[in-house]
Amino acid sequence: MARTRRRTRPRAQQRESGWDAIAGALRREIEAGEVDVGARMPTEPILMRRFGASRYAVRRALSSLQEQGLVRIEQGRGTFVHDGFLVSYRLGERPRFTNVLIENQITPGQEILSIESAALDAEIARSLALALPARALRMELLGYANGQVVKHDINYFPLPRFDDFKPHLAETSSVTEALARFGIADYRRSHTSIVGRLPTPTEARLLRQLPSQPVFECFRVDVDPDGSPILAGRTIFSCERVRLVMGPE
Amino acid sequence: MARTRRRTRPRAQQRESGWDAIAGALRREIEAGEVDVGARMPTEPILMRRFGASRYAVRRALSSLQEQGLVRIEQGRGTFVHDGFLVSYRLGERPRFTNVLIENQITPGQEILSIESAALDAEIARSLALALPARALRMELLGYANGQVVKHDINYFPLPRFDDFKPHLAETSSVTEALARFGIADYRRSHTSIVGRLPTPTEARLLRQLPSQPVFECFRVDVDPDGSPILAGRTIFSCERVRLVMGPE
DNA sequence: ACATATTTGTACGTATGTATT
DNA sequence: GAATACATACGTACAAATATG
Repeated sequence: MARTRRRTRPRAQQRESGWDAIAGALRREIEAGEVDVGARMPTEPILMRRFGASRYAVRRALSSLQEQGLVRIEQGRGTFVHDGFLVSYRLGERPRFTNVLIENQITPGQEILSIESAALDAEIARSLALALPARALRMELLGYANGQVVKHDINYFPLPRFDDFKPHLAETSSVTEALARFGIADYRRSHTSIVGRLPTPTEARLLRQLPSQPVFECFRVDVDPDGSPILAGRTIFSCERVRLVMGPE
Repeated sequence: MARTRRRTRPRAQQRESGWDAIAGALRREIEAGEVDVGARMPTEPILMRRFGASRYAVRRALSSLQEQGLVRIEQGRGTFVHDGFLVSYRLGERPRFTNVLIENQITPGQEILSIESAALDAEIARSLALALPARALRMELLGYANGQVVKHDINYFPLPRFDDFKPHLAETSSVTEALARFGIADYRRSHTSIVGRLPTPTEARLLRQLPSQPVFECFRVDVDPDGSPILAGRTIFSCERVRLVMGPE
């Protein structure tokens, strides 16, 4: 006789079983609104007692809920119901972060992480129509909507042309405005390419999002009215909080 | 004295430890090409011996690699190095699946899963400018590139107008061609909205992709030259195999 | 067609580490 | 420092899917 009793039920006769049942029960409770958004879920020991299951099953269930984006697990603090809101970001010939969000009655924001001169890799240099070796002004920033981080940008401005651009960038709260003050009244998006993938740990941290939830990675090139590239960059959007839209509203 | 010896090393003095180290070692081997793409990884017992670790640690490491999209784990068969290729899909005013892929020297394909009359929900009906209750021809299909599934489409054609459209759809291998034979020589994309998320189990199965890797979910509306909606639908793209691009090539 | 071995999945118990309160 | 809460880790046992003879 085995030392411990096993309870792996015969699979038939039961719709859900094991950790799947626990996850399902918790999911239904969350979706029914029985737990407030942002509130703490019961702790693992409590759930073990409630479902009469081992810690393995409880943790597997919670982990599954986190992967589905319903909860956020934090070591030493607890497990919390995940909150989410979705803003629409319009892609087009003239994408302007500020305007794009104002359309949606949403307060935009920006935090500049760094502005510095940097060497370019082949990919970016080609986008900016520069011969290697080349340098550019590299600007890294976070974009906010209603106080929540929604994107992380890295922008490159080709350097002979934008040598004195840094103060303008630092002083204004918008790239568009900085470009206007630099004498570029209009520019348009020349190229965009979008891949979907899971975030790196750094990106998940910067965007304050679950590592199991995807991001949009957008490579883009903007050109001035003459068609000269003035800006190449990469944007990471949080898929938890951003939807991309195209076409007339 | 404890019954078994514990080996949780003192954290300092060690760059990687535990399952993280195992995952790292395996990842480096895969990325260095020491394991062929599509080939089987060593089994769990072998890895346990090799790393001197428990099954827990080995399984945690493999699971982490699967989440990163590097391997695919199949019960009863083994763990395999995941293969991936990326096709570019051009979004624009006139997206044509077949042409879009041919540009890239890729062989397109299509498999129709179903064509039938169906009732519409409010969202789709609004897109098609129909008053509820409304019906439409519902077409479900898979899109292939070089023999691999890359998208899953559900299209709705408004019904009074497209009453006799079904045979055309069934006979041709392209929606564009079917529309042409029905007398619609040209149409354009009116609206597209894209969200990124993890696939449902059904979607993961249809697209033959990892459940931990994201998909693009695109809602779109096509209109004829007069501006009347002729097609509303939803496309699920596999982010593992599709990149969306906009702008001139 | 069937039995057997292999391989991954689920499950429980226990012990200890680490972060937060 | 103590208590709480999640993370990692080992050992064991059986289930389910697949491959093999």
